[in-house]
Amino acid sequence: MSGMADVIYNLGIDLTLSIIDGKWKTSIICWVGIKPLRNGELLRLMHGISQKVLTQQLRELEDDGIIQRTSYGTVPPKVVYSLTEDGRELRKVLVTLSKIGEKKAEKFNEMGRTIHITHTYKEIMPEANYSNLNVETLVKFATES
Amino acid sequence: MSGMADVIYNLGIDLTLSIIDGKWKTSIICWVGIKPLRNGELLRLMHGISQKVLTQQLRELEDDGIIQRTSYGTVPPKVVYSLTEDGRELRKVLVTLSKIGEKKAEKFNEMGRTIHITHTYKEIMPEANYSNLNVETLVKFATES
DNA sequence: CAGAATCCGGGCTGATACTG
DNA sequence: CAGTATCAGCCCGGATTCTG
Repeated sequence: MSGMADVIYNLGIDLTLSIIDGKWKTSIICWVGIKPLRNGELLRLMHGISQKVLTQQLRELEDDGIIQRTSYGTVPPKVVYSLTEDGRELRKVLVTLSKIGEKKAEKFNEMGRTIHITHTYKEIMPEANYSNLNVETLVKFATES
Repeated sequence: MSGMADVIYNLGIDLTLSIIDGKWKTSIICWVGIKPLRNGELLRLMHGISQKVLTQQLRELEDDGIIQRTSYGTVPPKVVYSLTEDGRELRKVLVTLSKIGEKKAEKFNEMGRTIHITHTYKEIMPEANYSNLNVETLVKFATES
Protein backbone atom coordinates (compact mmCIF):
# COMPACT_ATOMS: atom_id res chain seq x y z
CA MET A 1 0.00 0.00 0.00
CA SER A 2 1.66 3.24 1.18
CA GLY A 3 2.39 6.02 -1.24
CA MET A 4 5.86 6.25 0.32
CA ALA A 5 7.84 4.79 -2.57
CA ASP A 6 11.16 3.16 -1.81
CA VAL A 7 14.07 5.04 -3.28
CA ILE A 8 16.37 3.21 -5.65
CA TYR A 9 19.86 4.30 -6.58
CA ASN A 10 22.11 2.73 -9.14
CA LEU A 11 25.25 3.33 -7.11
CA GLY A 12 26.01 4.52 -3.60
CA ILE A 13 27.48 7.67 -5.06
CA ASP A 14 24.06 8.66 -6.35
CA LEU A 15 22.81 8.73 -2.76
CA THR A 16 25.85 10.68 -1.59
CA LEU A 17 25.45 13.23 -4.33
CA SER A 18 21.75 13.57 -3.65
CA ILE A 19 22.65 14.56 -0.09
CA ILE A 20 24.91 17.40 -1.19
CA ASP A 21 22.76 18.25 -4.19
CA GLY A 22 21.62 21.83 -3.84
CA LYS A 23 23.36 24.98 -4.89
CA TRP A 24 24.46 25.96 -1.40
CA LYS A 25 24.74 22.74 0.56
CA THR A 26 28.47 22.25 0.30
CA SER A 27 29.02 25.83 1.43
CA ILE A 28 26.64 25.36 4.33
CA ILE A 29 28.50 22.25 5.43
CA CYS A 30 31.84 24.04 5.23
CA TRP A 31 30.68 27.12 7.13
CA VAL A 32 28.84 25.22 9.80
CA GLY A 33 31.88 22.99 10.07
CA ILE A 34 33.98 25.95 11.16
CA LYS A 35 31.68 26.75 14.04
CA PRO A 36 27.98 26.53 14.94
CA LEU A 37 26.13 29.33 13.20
CA ARG A 38 22.76 31.01 13.36
CA ASN A 39 20.30 31.54 10.54
CA GLY A 40 21.11 35.20 10.11
CA GLU A 41 24.83 34.55 10.20
CA LEU A 42 24.59 31.99 7.41
CA LEU A 43 22.48 34.43 5.45
CA ARG A 44 25.22 37.05 5.63
CA LEU A 45 28.09 34.59 5.12
CA MET A 46 26.74 33.11 1.92
CA HIS A 47 26.36 36.00 -0.44
CA GLY A 48 23.35 35.63 -2.69
CA ILE A 49 21.31 32.95 -0.94
CA SER A 50 17.71 33.74 -0.10
CA GLN A 51 15.99 33.02 3.19
CA LYS A 52 13.65 30.51 1.60
CA VAL A 53 16.38 28.47 -0.04
CA LEU A 54 18.55 28.58 3.08
CA THR A 55 15.72 27.15 5.15
CA GLN A 56 15.01 24.48 2.55
CA GLN A 57 18.56 23.27 2.30
CA LEU A 58 19.08 23.38 6.07
CA ARG A 59 15.99 21.21 6.53
CA GLU A 60 17.15 18.70 3.94
CA LEU A 61 20.62 18.49 5.44
CA GLU A 62 18.99 17.98 8.82
CA ASP A 63 16.72 15.24 7.49
CA ASP A 64 19.74 13.55 5.99
CA GLY A 65 21.55 13.65 9.31
CA ILE A 66 24.34 15.97 8.19
CA ILE A 67 23.61 18.97 10.39
CA GLN A 68 21.68 19.40 13.62
CA ARG A 69 19.42 22.21 14.68
CA THR A 70 19.56 23.48 18.24
CA SER A 71 16.84 25.84 19.44
CA TYR A 72 17.24 27.72 22.68
CA GLY A 73 13.51 28.35 22.97
CA THR A 74 14.03 31.98 23.91
CA VAL A 75 12.23 35.13 22.84
CA PRO A 76 13.44 36.42 20.49
CA PRO A 77 14.29 33.00 19.12
CA LYS A 78 17.85 31.73 18.97
CA VAL A 79 18.73 28.76 16.80
CA VAL A 80 22.15 27.41 15.88
CA TYR A 81 23.18 24.84 13.30
CA SER A 82 26.16 22.52 13.68
CA LEU A 83 27.53 19.38 12.08
CA THR A 84 26.62 15.87 13.15
CA GLU A 85 29.20 13.10 13.20
CA ASP A 86 28.15 12.13 9.68
CA GLY A 87 28.47 15.76 8.72
CA ARG A 88 32.02 15.95 9.97
CA GLU A 89 32.89 12.83 8.02
CA LEU A 90 31.29 14.21 4.89
CA ARG A 91 33.15 17.47 5.34
CA LYS A 92 36.46 15.64 5.14
CA VAL A 93 35.47 14.28 1.76
CA LEU A 94 34.51 17.74 0.61
CA VAL A 95 38.07 18.76 1.33
CA THR A 96 39.34 15.97 -0.91
CA LEU A 97 36.97 16.98 -3.66
CA SER A 98 38.18 20.55 -3.28
CA LYS A 99 41.79 19.49 -3.72
CA ILE A 100 40.85 17.67 -6.91
CA GLY A 101 38.97 20.71 -8.14
CA GLU A 102 41.91 22.99 -7.47
CA LYS A 103 44.27 20.71 -9.37
CA LYS A 104 41.79 20.62 -12.24
CA ALA A 105 41.52 24.40 -12.17
CA GLU A 106 45.27 24.71 -12.63
CA LYS A 107 45.16 22.49 -15.68
CA PHE A 108 42.25 24.42 -17.13
CA ASN A 109 44.04 27.71 -16.57
CA GLU A 110 47.14 26.39 -18.32
CA MET A 111 44.95 25.51 -21.28
CA GLY A 112 43.46 28.98 -21.45
CA ARG A 113 40.19 28.17 -19.74
CA THR A 114 40.08 30.77 -17.02
CA ILE A 115 38.88 29.47 -13.69
CA HIS A 116 39.08 31.20 -10.37
CA ILE A 117 38.60 29.49 -7.04
CA THR A 118 37.98 31.85 -4.16
CA HIS A 119 38.83 29.70 -1.15
CA THR A 120 41.40 26.91 -1.00
CA TYR A 121 40.79 23.54 0.60
CA LYS A 122 43.09 24.49 3.45
CA GLU A 123 40.53 26.98 4.68
CA ILE A 124 37.91 24.30 5.14
CA MET A 125 40.12 21.52 6.47
CA PRO A 126 38.82 19.97 9.68
CA GLU A 127 42.17 20.92 11.19
CA ALA A 128 41.58 24.60 10.49
CA ASN A 129 40.65 26.43 13.65
CA TYR A 130 38.47 29.48 13.41
CA SER A 131 36.82 29.07 16.77
CA ASN A 132 38.18 32.37 18.00
CA LEU A 133 36.85 34.33 15.06
CA ASN A 134 33.68 36.32 15.42
CA VAL A 135 31.06 36.52 12.74
CA GLU A 136 32.09 39.90 11.45
CA THR A 137 35.52 38.53 10.65
CA LEU A 138 33.96 35.52 9.02
CA VAL A 139 31.83 37.77 6.87
CA LYS A 140 34.88 39.63 5.67
CA PHE A 141 36.55 36.29 5.05
CA ALA A 142 33.58 35.20 3.00
CA THR A 143 33.03 38.28 0.91
CA GLU A 144 36.54 39.26 0.01
CA SER A 145 37.85 37.63 -3.11
CA MET B 1 36.99 42.59 -24.19
CA SER B 2 35.93 38.98 -24.92
CA GLY B 3 32.46 37.77 -24.05
CA MET B 4 34.11 34.64 -22.62
CA ALA B 5 33.47 35.32 -18.95
CA ASP B 6 35.89 33.82 -16.46
CA VAL B 7 34.30 31.22 -14.23
CA ILE B 8 34.43 31.74 -10.50
CA TYR B 9 33.91 29.05 -7.91
CA ASN B 10 33.72 29.53 -4.20
CA LEU B 11 35.51 26.26 -3.45
CA GLY B 12 37.36 23.68 -5.50
CA ILE B 13 34.60 21.24 -4.78
CA ASP B 14 32.21 23.37 -6.76
CA LEU B 15 34.35 22.81 -9.84
CA THR B 16 34.61 19.08 -9.16
CA LEU B 17 30.89 18.76 -8.71
CA SER B 18 30.23 20.76 -11.86
CA ILE B 19 32.26 18.18 -13.75
CA ILE B 20 30.17 15.25 -12.57
CA ASP B 21 26.97 17.28 -12.55
CA GLY B 22 24.54 15.62 -14.90
CA LYS B 23 22.11 12.83 -14.25
CA TRP B 24 24.17 10.14 -15.99
CA LYS B 25 27.77 11.29 -15.78
CA THR B 26 28.83 9.19 -12.82
CA SER B 27 27.35 6.11 -14.49
CA ILE B 28 29.10 6.93 -17.74
CA ILE B 29 32.42 7.25 -15.94
CA CYS B 30 31.90 3.94 -14.15
CA TRP B 31 30.86 2.03 -17.28
CA VAL B 32 33.56 3.48 -19.49
CA GLY B 33 36.00 2.75 -16.69
CA ILE B 34 35.28 -0.95 -16.99
CA LYS B 35 36.17 -0.99 -20.64
CA PRO B 36 36.03 1.28 -23.69
CA LEU B 37 32.48 1.41 -24.98
CA ARG B 38 30.62 2.52 -28.05
CA ASN B 39 27.70 4.91 -28.26
CA GLY B 40 25.13 2.17 -28.80
CA GLU B 41 26.56 0.07 -26.01
CA LEU B 42 26.28 2.92 -23.51
CA LEU B 43 22.74 3.52 -24.72
CA ARG B 44 21.79 -0.06 -23.88
CA LEU B 45 23.79 -0.23 -20.66
CA MET B 46 22.23 2.82 -19.09
CA HIS B 47 18.56 2.12 -19.02
CA GLY B 48 16.48 5.23 -19.61
CA ILE B 49 19.01 7.62 -21.11
CA SER B 50 18.18 9.24 -24.43
CA GLN B 51 20.53 9.67 -27.36
CA LYS B 52 20.50 13.43 -27.01
CA VAL B 53 21.43 13.48 -23.37
CA LEU B 54 24.05 10.78 -23.82
CA THR B 55 25.76 12.82 -26.52
CA GLN B 56 25.56 15.99 -24.42
CA GLN B 57 27.09 14.45 -21.34
CA LEU B 58 29.77 12.62 -23.33
CA ARG B 59 30.78 15.93 -24.94
CA GLU B 60 30.93 17.70 -21.61
CA LEU B 61 32.99 14.94 -20.03
CA GLU B 62 35.30 15.09 -23.03
CA ASP B 63 35.64 18.87 -22.79
CA ASP B 64 36.47 18.49 -19.11
CA GLY B 65 39.19 15.96 -19.90
CA ILE B 66 37.52 13.01 -18.17
CA ILE B 67 36.87 10.76 -21.15
CA GLN B 68 38.36 10.57 -24.61
CA ARG B 69 36.65 9.90 -27.91
CA THR B 70 38.32 7.64 -30.44
CA SER B 71 36.90 7.50 -33.95
CA TYR B 72 38.01 4.78 -36.35
CA GLY B 73 36.87 6.78 -39.37
CA THR B 74 35.21 3.75 -40.96
CA VAL B 75 31.89 3.34 -42.74
CA PRO B 76 29.68 2.61 -40.95
CA PRO B 77 31.24 4.76 -38.22
CA LYS B 78 32.85 3.23 -35.17
CA VAL B 79 33.55 5.37 -32.13
CA VAL B 80 34.67 4.30 -28.66
CA TYR B 81 34.85 6.22 -25.42
CA SER B 82 37.41 5.55 -22.71
CA LEU B 83 38.75 7.23 -19.57
CA THR B 84 41.64 9.68 -19.55
CA GLU B 85 44.16 9.70 -16.73
CA ASP B 86 42.09 12.36 -14.96
CA GLY B 87 39.05 10.19 -15.51
CA ARG B 88 40.68 7.19 -13.86
CA GLU B 89 41.63 9.35 -10.90
CA LEU B 90 38.13 10.73 -10.63
CA ARG B 91 36.70 7.23 -10.82
CA LYS B 92 38.62 6.27 -7.69
CA VAL B 93 36.93 9.08 -5.82
CA LEU B 94 33.56 7.94 -7.08
CA VAL B 95 34.27 4.63 -5.40
CA THR B 96 34.88 6.41 -2.11
CA LEU B 97 31.69 8.40 -2.48
CA SER B 98 29.87 5.15 -3.21
CA LYS B 99 31.16 3.57 -0.02
CA ILE B 100 29.90 6.57 1.95
CA GLY B 101 26.54 6.33 0.25
CA GLU B 102 26.22 2.66 1.03
CA LYS B 103 27.00 3.26 4.70
CA LYS B 104 24.42 6.06 4.73
CA ALA B 105 21.87 3.78 3.08
CA GLU B 106 22.27 1.23 5.87
CA LYS B 107 21.60 3.89 8.47
CA PHE B 108 18.56 5.15 6.60
CA ASN B 109 17.20 1.62 6.29
CA GLU B 110 17.61 1.07 10.01
CA MET B 111 15.59 4.22 10.58
CA GLY B 112 12.77 3.05 8.34
CA ARG B 113 13.71 5.12 5.32
CA THR B 114 13.84 2.52 2.62
CA ILE B 115 16.75 2.89 0.25
CA HIS B 116 17.99 0.40 -2.27
CA ILE B 117 21.34 0.55 -3.99
CA THR B 118 21.62 -1.63 -7.05
CA HIS B 119 25.38 -1.94 -7.48
CA THR B 120 28.00 -1.93 -4.73
CA TYR B 121 31.21 0.02 -4.85
CA LYS B 122 33.14 -3.22 -5.36
CA GLU B 123 31.69 -3.56 -8.81
CA ILE B 124 33.16 -0.26 -9.92
CA MET B 125 36.51 -0.46 -8.18
CA PRO B 126 39.46 0.14 -10.48
CA GLU B 127 40.69 -3.27 -9.43
CA ALA B 128 37.55 -4.96 -10.77
CA ASN B 129 38.26 -6.69 -14.02
CA TYR B 130 35.49 -7.09 -16.52
CA SER B 131 37.71 -7.03 -19.58
CA ASN B 132 36.66 -10.52 -20.60
CA LEU B 133 32.96 -9.73 -20.50
CA ASN B 134 31.12 -9.00 -23.70
CA VAL B 135 28.49 -6.34 -23.97
CA GLU B 136 25.54 -8.72 -23.73
CA THR B 137 26.76 -9.83 -20.34
CA LEU B 138 27.26 -6.24 -19.30
CA VAL B 139 23.74 -5.42 -20.34
CA LYS B 140 22.39 -8.22 -18.15
CA PHE B 141 24.62 -6.97 -15.38
CA ALA B 142 23.22 -3.50 -15.80
CA THR B 143 19.54 -4.31 -16.08
CA GLU B 144 19.11 -6.96 -13.42
CA SER B 145 18.35 -5.58 -10.03
C1' DC C 1 25.99 3.35 -36.35
C1' DA C 2 26.56 7.75 -34.37
C1' DG C 3 24.60 11.99 -33.87
C1' DA C 4 22.08 16.60 -34.72
C1' DA C 5 17.72 19.40 -34.24
C1' DT C 6 13.39 20.67 -32.12
C1' DC C 7 9.72 20.96 -28.82
C1' DC C 8 8.16 20.47 -24.29
C1' DG C 9 7.46 19.73 -19.11
C1' DG C 10 9.07 19.63 -14.23
C1' DG C 11 11.91 21.02 -10.59
C1' DC C 12 14.99 23.99 -8.46
C1' DT C 13 16.10 28.59 -7.48
C1' DG C 14 15.26 33.50 -6.64
C1' DA C 15 12.31 37.72 -5.40
C1' DT C 16 8.95 39.45 -2.63
C1' DA C 17 5.81 39.84 1.12
C1' DC C 18 3.96 38.18 5.47
C1' DT C 19 4.08 36.06 10.58
C1' DG C 20 4.92 34.23 15.76
C1' DC D 1 15.13 36.66 14.85
C1' DA D 2 13.76 32.85 12.36
C1' DG D 3 11.18 31.46 9.67
C1' DT D 4 6.41 30.63 5.84
C1' DA D 5 3.90 31.45 1.64
C1' DT D 6 3.31 32.53 -3.11
C1' DC D 7 4.69 33.48 -7.72
C1' DA D 8 7.77 33.49 -11.65
C1' DG D 9 11.93 32.25 -14.61
C1' DC D 10 15.33 29.17 -16.15
C1' DC D 11 17.80 25.24 -17.10
C1' DC D 12 18.09 20.31 -17.43
C1' DG D 13 16.42 16.27 -19.08
C1' DG D 14 13.09 13.41 -22.02
C1' DA D 15 10.55 12.18 -26.47
C1' DT D 16 10.66 12.41 -31.12
C1' DT D 17 12.34 13.04 -35.68
C1' DC D 18 15.88 13.52 -39.16
C1' DT D 19 20.81 12.82 -41.35
C1' DG D 20 25.85 11.41 -43.18
